[in-house]
Amino acid sequence: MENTPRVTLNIQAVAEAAGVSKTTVSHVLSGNRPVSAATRRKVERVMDDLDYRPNFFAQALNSNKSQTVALIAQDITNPFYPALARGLQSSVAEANQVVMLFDAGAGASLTSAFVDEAIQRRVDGVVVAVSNVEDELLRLQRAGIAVVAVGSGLSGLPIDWVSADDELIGTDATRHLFERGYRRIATISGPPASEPGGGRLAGYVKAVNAFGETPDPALCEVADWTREGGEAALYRLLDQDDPPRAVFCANDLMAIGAMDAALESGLRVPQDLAIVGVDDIDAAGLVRPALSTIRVPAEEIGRAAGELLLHRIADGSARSHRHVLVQHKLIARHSA
Amino acid sequence: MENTPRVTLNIQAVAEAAGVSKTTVSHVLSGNRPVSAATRRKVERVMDDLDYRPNFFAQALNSNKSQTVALIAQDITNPFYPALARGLQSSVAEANQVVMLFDAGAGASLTSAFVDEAIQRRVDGVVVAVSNVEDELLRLQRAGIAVVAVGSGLSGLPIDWVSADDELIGTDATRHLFERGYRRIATISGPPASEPGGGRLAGYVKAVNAFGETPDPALCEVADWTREGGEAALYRLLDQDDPPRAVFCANDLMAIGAMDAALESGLRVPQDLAIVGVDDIDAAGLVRPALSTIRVPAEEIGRAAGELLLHRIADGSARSHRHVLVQHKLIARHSA
DNA sequence: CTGAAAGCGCTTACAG
DNA sequence: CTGAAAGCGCTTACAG
Repeated sequence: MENTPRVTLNIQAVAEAAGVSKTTVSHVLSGNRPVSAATRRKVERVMDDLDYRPNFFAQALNSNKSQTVALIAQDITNPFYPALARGLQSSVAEANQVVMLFDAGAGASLTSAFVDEAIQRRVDGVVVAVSNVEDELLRLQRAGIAVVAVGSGLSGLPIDWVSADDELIGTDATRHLFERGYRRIATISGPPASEPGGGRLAGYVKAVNAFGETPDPALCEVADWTREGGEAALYRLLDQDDPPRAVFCANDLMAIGAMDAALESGLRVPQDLAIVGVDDIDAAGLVRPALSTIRVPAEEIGRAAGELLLHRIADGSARSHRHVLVQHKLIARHSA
Repeated sequence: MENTPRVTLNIQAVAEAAGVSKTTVSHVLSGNRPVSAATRRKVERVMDDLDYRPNFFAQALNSNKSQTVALIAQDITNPFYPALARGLQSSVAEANQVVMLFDAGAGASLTSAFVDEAIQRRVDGVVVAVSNVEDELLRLQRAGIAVVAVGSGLSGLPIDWVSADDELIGTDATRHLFERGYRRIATISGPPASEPGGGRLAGYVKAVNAFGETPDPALCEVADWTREGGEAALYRLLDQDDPPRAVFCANDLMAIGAMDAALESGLRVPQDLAIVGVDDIDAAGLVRPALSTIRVPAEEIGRAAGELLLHRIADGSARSHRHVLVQHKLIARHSA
């Protein structure tokens, strides 16, 4: 009986066609040991002819490396995250890593399932861009997976992380309003005790103090990061006896909502009410008046996260944990 | 000499701890053959205690399935694609598939490298949301990978695809302007011979004819999908002896650019110039006046692509190729 | 410079 | 209902 003809194109088939051993084919592939020029040429020729590609799973099984990093994103439809994804892809690509996307769909509830999936699939690393999931970060770490967190408020953890300086963002935005001559500056921040909201609020308070005023609780409103929330919050602020003349909103969507409320109330922006946001989403430059805001460099954050991840993948046992602080930038347009 | 203690937690370790064979552990895992209740319980207990998870690469090597689908996206920072990604994730998740993201970064030049990577990694399927890459679609197919294309103009190919009805979009948008009483309706379309621009332009021409007018080449401008391009195109249109009173723009960004130019020229929108766009990006509802536009349901496109892909993965050899046409929807705001 | 063989961690005919 | 063994397609000590 003859052997049944081989159907899959594997390293054995290449070896036979080239008249060498599997070992040699493997070494031509990997470059892990010298191969004579003649043999190498012959093998490469055969590989080309057959259009052979090594089986990725077999390689992964041997090396225990998936050459894949996961990105767990809070909400991929929020423009911040696609930009982060692009930066991440661009920085890990050179190490031959590919990005697996997990979109938590605006909720953090899926994060735990995604972490399971990432562990199960033995990804080399994970970038977690979801807030308040410290447990999951540690769980990934215990599973032996490189982890980088994105966001504020992680300084206590033994984890590499990337963030903008949220407190300084709050201070810079508020200071900008003071410097333009505005007083009675209000703020609309994110839900309490959540990042990056907490830091931005703290920065606002710091700036108010720095300009010799006393922070007034009546000027500190809270909303939920949405346009509608910002709109409602501004109406509450305007409803006071001595309404504010300027407002620092902790993100652009709330700032745009505040602008809606201001214009709707017959106020001119910025003459009657100045507004500053944070993020510099596309819409910031599209609304009228164009929104002054603080740009958080999402793509750069993604790139930095990728670089930290590659380091950690290369040396998982490094004792010290790094923190990259990216630079934000005031974009002064017409709303303040 | 004793065996050195096993370090990795594999199926053998579980088998030993449970006092059964690897075969049985494997079958408890897969459910591929009956296992007595007692044995099953014992094995499951051990798996829990050890926190055992089967090695994904070994499983993939056996099954030749990566349980991974790739999304090759033209430009992940364009809000259309994140929404598509979300829809794709949601529909393939139930089949235990995960999404690998390839962002072409606004250029199609990377597509070929991404296709190589997808083939190399033996993904189960690929959604290609990049235009004018027919060769790559066929290359994936030849590699035995399930493929779904997103976009117009693919009706000739033996490929499953999802699209909006771009011609009808052009017709509906233009008809809306006619029905509101506007005449001398211009259009700003995308680069010639590119999809989805071609279809939308054809739809415009059809509507103009349907209302008994003769399409006027002087009213057909071309731009490059950007805000700046739309702005410049509208200035060219306004520069004529008998300028248009309304304009259909083939996407929202160009429409917003046109709005810039109109307002800058002292025209009132929509009284002096009515504008309709396509896409319904976030900014459409944020500009003032709010932009009337045609919503293309990106998330639904992603979901449909995922479903086609799952079908094709399950039955790669199905002879017939499917086409899903998603419904667009006119969103009448204030610009027309 | 090259090869035979063991091993990575699973699955699955085959046998009982 | 259960197990021993071959096999998936690679890599890599070991040997020459």
